[in-house]
Amino acid sequence: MEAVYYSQNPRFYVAVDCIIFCFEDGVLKVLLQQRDFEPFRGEHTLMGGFVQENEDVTQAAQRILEERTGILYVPLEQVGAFGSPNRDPGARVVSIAYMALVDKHLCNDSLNAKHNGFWVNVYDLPSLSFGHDEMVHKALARLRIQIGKTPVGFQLLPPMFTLSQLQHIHEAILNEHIDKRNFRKRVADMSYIEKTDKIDKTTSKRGAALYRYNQLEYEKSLKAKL
Amino acid sequence: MEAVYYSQNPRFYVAVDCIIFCFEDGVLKVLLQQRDFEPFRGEHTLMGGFVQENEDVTQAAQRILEERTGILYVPLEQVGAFGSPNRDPGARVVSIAYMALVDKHLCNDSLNAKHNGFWVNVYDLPSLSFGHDEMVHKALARLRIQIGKTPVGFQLLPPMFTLSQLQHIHEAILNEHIDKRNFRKRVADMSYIEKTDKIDKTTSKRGAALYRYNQLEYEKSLKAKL
DNA sequence: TCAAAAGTGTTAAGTTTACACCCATGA
DNA sequence: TCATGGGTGTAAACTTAACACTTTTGA
Repeated sequence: MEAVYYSQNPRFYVAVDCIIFCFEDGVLKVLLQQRDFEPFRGEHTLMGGFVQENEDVTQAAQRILEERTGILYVPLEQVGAFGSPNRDPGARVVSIAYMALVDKHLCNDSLNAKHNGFWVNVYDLPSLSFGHDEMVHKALARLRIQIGKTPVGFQLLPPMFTLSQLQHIHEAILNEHIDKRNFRKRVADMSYIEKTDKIDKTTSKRGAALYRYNQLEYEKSLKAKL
Repeated sequence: MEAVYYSQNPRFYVAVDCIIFCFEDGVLKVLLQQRDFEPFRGEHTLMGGFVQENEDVTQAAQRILEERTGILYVPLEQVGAFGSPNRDPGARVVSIAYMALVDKHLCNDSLNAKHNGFWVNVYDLPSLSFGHDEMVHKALARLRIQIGKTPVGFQLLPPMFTLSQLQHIHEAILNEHIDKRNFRKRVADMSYIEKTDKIDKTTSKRGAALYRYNQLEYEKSLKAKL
């Protein structure tokens, strides 16, 4: 029972595309797929899919993320909408890009294998169809801004992590070297990055203190800033 | 000639909604409309419309902006996509919000009058249908970030303006008082805000120097930062 | 002559950067 | 014992914030 007001207008497919970042082997990676279906069979793209009836657009992105990695309950951030008429040669599709940071250990790689998924160094990106390159670059630009302002790096790590790991993430995202002492000083000022009494012995002989992120403390610190 | 791949998915109306800011009487204002059509007849919303076949989404926003203000060639910035299933009670509509800053003097008010348009202080916003309040708040938040990093204030002013006018815009956007000396010092460091030899006598007896924005100088200064 | 807006510098506080050595341990 | 990554402080440079008086001129 739709008014004429609406029906004189065209309708389009609405897709979501996910820029899923992980951190592995000291490298910031993004999840791609090699398409085994048209259009652009054989080419590379982000993981994406169509928004369904009664499905929130953000939910659709959650669904894609879960289908391809098994990961649920990770914050997704909208990167932008992409709506030029010829993005997709098969049909008019307006696509909304979302980015997520995931802990690679939690990814179920058999799931993404079903979709010809693979992880690639974000600084060594093949060319992507549907203008997905632009989405990745925009996501990375946004991530760089975020990492300077809000704690997001820990999302790429297990619940407990060393400061060196966290620093390497910052370095990978910003693509530049960071001074260790200055970095640790900055982290020390973040009440929500808490030292635990656990020690990680896997990356050094001496062992490194394990830290964890405390969401409640973060919210407190936000309020304190006002 | 669309593959099954597409056609098993639903299609939605895609709308654009414009957050059009102006600066008038020392106040940051946004253009609203009182709807004289369903849904939400009589209620307030942003100016918006549906994306058409073969029309780029950004172009659609340009079109709406021009229809309602007569203004062309103003940069539009995407604020975000809004896609929850029940945003619009009449049909499933995914809406993409854009913001623009316009010089009120260039607005053709007879055009927006045709659409029941009116300007309202952004800090005295009535409640808006379709979740348009959220769009305005997000746009304002983005504008606050922008104004600290990139020159955008001048877009709300005529080509020549005084530093007091520019300062008042910053104050209106940030909703806080700015120290005059510090503000002028900061502007003096911006090579792309150039003093002209013209004097404005309308706002003070003494007269104030008129400045103008130089896009080329801005681009130069960006390069110089790298 | 006075009200009203334009214009102008200095100092203190805070933030950011640069920089080098000792520590603990397993191999 | 030594190679490897973990851990620590200080000083200089820079940026930001606070602050008050003089100038011009039309009414």
